[in-house]
Amino acid sequence: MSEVKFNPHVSVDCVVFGFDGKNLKVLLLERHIKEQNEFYNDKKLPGSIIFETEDLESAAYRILNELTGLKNIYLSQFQSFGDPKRTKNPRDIVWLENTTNLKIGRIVTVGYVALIKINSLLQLKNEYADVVWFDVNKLGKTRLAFDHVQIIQKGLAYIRRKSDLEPELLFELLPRKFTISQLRILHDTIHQKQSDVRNFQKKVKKMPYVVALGEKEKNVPHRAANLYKFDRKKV
Amino acid sequence: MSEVKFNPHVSVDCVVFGFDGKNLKVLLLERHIKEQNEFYNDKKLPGSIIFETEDLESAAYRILNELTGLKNIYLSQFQSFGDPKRTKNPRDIVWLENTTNLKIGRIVTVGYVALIKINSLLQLKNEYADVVWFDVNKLGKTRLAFDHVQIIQKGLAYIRRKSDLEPELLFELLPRKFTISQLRILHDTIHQKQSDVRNFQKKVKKMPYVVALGEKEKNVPHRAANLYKFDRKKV
DNA sequence: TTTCTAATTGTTTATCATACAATATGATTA
DNA sequence: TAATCATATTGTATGATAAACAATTAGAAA
Repeated sequence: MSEVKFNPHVSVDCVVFGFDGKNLKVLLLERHIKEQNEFYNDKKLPGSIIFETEDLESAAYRILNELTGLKNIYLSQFQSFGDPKRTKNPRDIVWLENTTNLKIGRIVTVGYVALIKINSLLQLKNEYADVVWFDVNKLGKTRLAFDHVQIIQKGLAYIRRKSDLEPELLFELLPRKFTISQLRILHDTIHQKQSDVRNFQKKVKKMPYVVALGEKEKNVPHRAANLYKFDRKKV
Repeated sequence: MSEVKFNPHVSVDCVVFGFDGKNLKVLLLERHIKEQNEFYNDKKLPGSIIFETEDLESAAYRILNELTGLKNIYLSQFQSFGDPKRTKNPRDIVWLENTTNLKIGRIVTVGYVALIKINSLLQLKNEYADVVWFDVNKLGKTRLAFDHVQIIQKGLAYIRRKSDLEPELLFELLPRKFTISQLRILHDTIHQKQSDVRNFQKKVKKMPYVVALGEKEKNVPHRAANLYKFDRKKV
């Protein structure tokens, strides 16, 4: 690996969302810390301190590429976090200094939201072997590094607001072929409400960028639904 | 002044908007640079590198307090800017190193939008003597430091989006007592459109937080309009 | 053939956004 | 004091959108 100079004062963290058909999930990495011969486990967001000559968005893409192997990921900066106390937990400091070989002081981190199709993870480097899709409604039930719970909550709020203005953003989370029910359940999950089935159908039929494929679902134990695709050119 | 340790890797810039009754203005500081016995003048956003132990939002409040003397300013983080080239203009580097006495490399800056009543500027420290309210539509006609034009444009886009969702934010820009016409002109300025006078009046009458004062304008050469105030408790 | 599960479809009503112009008021002026 | 000027104030009709509400259909399984 070529010599790259890190800037240990600024980092980028990615809140990667996926949808499993039922719930919204966030991609987390397992972290293992050895503390006085005891192992401590928790989870963290994929992130990295930036290179000295790297743009913020490039850093986010770098992280996502290494993590998922994907190109053309939906990515959007949503907020920066700079509480001086956010990098003061000794466990986090030790972990940082071990993984970066740098003396770490304060780090301001820039939060990005990414949206991917949950089954699209490709090559995973070894360092990203311990990846889990974690239910965003169960964040209270696990331990996260740094202020990553707060970052996820803000990322979630951001994507809720943003998908109101840009509903086409939801298709990043659905399979390439999807049913209107899948779209509705995703929509309802994100907006935390229950839509009327008929009204939702009508609304979708008026979206020129949702086009019927003339195919039906297969292997479902009930009436098969029509399949649709998203056509970005028609947005 | 007590010893405060700066963190020269991260800064905060404030895009302070005001409204003069006609146009949206942004608050800029005049910058004077001596270059080989020639004076070079341009403008910059109020901003500062952060203190090592200071939160981002606290830094923004610190800047605004020193600049305006005001407390309780509407403030909202909107985006961070980290292009490595943004701090590579020699003029900017010289200016930074002269004003901070620090060796400056790359700086990531966090953008905040602030909204104030244009006539409310109070104490101005000497260092902020050269303050101008600059028309946001005339930004092409002046020279700005760093990437401050871009930061202002993004801040403007942010406030446009945000005031759609939170119309009560507009009252930060109006005098304490205002007419519905003033509110409409501000609204139209921000949304870049022309509202129908009657429809706008109806809309305002349905806002419980806009309350009539039972007073009228004075010293206007035409029929005096009713005055209203904004009641935050009724939002 | 029956049953089960989810998919598909229309009508009514209320609400909200838009289009559109005449009259009223206060100050100024002739 | 009457006319004029500039802006404030007000209502109705129409179209578009959102919300409420249930019966029928299709495919798989029993």
